[in-house]
Amino acid sequence: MSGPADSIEIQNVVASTGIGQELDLEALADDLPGADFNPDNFPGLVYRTQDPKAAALIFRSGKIVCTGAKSIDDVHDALGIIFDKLRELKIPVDDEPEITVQNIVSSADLGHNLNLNALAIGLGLEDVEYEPEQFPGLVYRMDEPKVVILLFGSGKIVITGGKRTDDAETAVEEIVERIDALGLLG
Amino acid sequence: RLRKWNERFRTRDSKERNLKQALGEIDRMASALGLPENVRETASVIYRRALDDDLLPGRSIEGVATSCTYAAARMAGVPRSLDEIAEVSRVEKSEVARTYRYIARELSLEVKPADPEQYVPRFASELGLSDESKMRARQLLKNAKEKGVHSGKSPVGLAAAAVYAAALLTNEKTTQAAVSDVADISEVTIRNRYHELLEAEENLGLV
DNA sequence: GCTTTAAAAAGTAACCT
DNA sequence: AGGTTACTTTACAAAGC
Repeated sequence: MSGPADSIEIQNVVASTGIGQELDLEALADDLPGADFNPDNFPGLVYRTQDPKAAALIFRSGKIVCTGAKSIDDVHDALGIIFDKLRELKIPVDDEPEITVQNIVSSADLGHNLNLNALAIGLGLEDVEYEPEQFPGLVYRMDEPKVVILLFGSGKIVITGGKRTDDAETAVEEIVERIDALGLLG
Repeated sequence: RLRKWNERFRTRDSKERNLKQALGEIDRMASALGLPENVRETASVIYRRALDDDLLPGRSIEGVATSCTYAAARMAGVPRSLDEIAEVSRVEKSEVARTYRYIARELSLEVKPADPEQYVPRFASELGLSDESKMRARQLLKNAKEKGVHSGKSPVGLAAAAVYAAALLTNEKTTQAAVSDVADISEVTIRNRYHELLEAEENLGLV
């Protein structure tokens, strides 16, 4: 049975890690082709990988944030590339640095147009933020799983704030159930 | 002890000064926006609640006072757009928007989005349009709402387009540029919403 | 609170042809 | 009138102001 859950696509994964070693970012900026480092603007050095496409923010403390990857595997691959580049520069990197997924952004399609005014009241104004003068999406904060869902009039949605791949699936099943119970789904 | 007593006194005193300044700002902005007395009273009540709930630390008096005025106008059914509010406020639009969302969430104001129809009388009057035009504009918005056209669209943009469409339907002179000026909505948006409103009107008997 | 990064959704806006 | 680009919102980490 194909349903909204099958339309889920991971759009972005944010993760953090650390090499367990302090870094000289000025030197690293010179040794890493393509690195952007503007300490006046931001304390992190920006480094982009092409395959998989991702961006890493590398800090003096050796901590690294990776964002832009389309899957958790891509996060590991992108960070693996960065760890290897650092090792090539004779920078000691822990054997298998722990990588923590901090946030997963997914999109999905409920397959029906949504009446956001009715939905705002039905889902409960206390959990909803709907300000069409400022943003076309209705913001719904779900407790379990703890995610934030943006719902649009087209029925397309965005799920963010989850740390596990199945948070989005659970959230979509849950939101479909709630909207359906209100009689507001197609 | 004396220090604790002084602290309490200082806190109470600063809150009173804070409140005086805020109420003055609310009065000034409400006057500039032509908002009635009951809206100023509501805005003042919301501001007092924000002060009592310690929502002020970390935020500017002017930003919170502006947000309270914006909220009160919407609650009274006489909304002013964020652009209109920001024009008479010392803080910029983005801060008003952010602060308003914070205050509304913390105080559980549960303010529903403005109904586009509530902007019609003011926009139409400023354009010198007839009562028949206003009625037409409202009808266009009612039909569009039933067709589910409103989701995600700015109430201000919908109202501007309805007023423009109504003027054309009643053969009264207006231009997209004139409507754009009074509503602070781009001509492109007015055009887009205008087509949707007429489309919803044509489909009245269908579905 | 801000700074930077990434990505989706849909509406709005500025700019150019 | 159309097209492109860019900004609005959500979440999250990082170091420092």
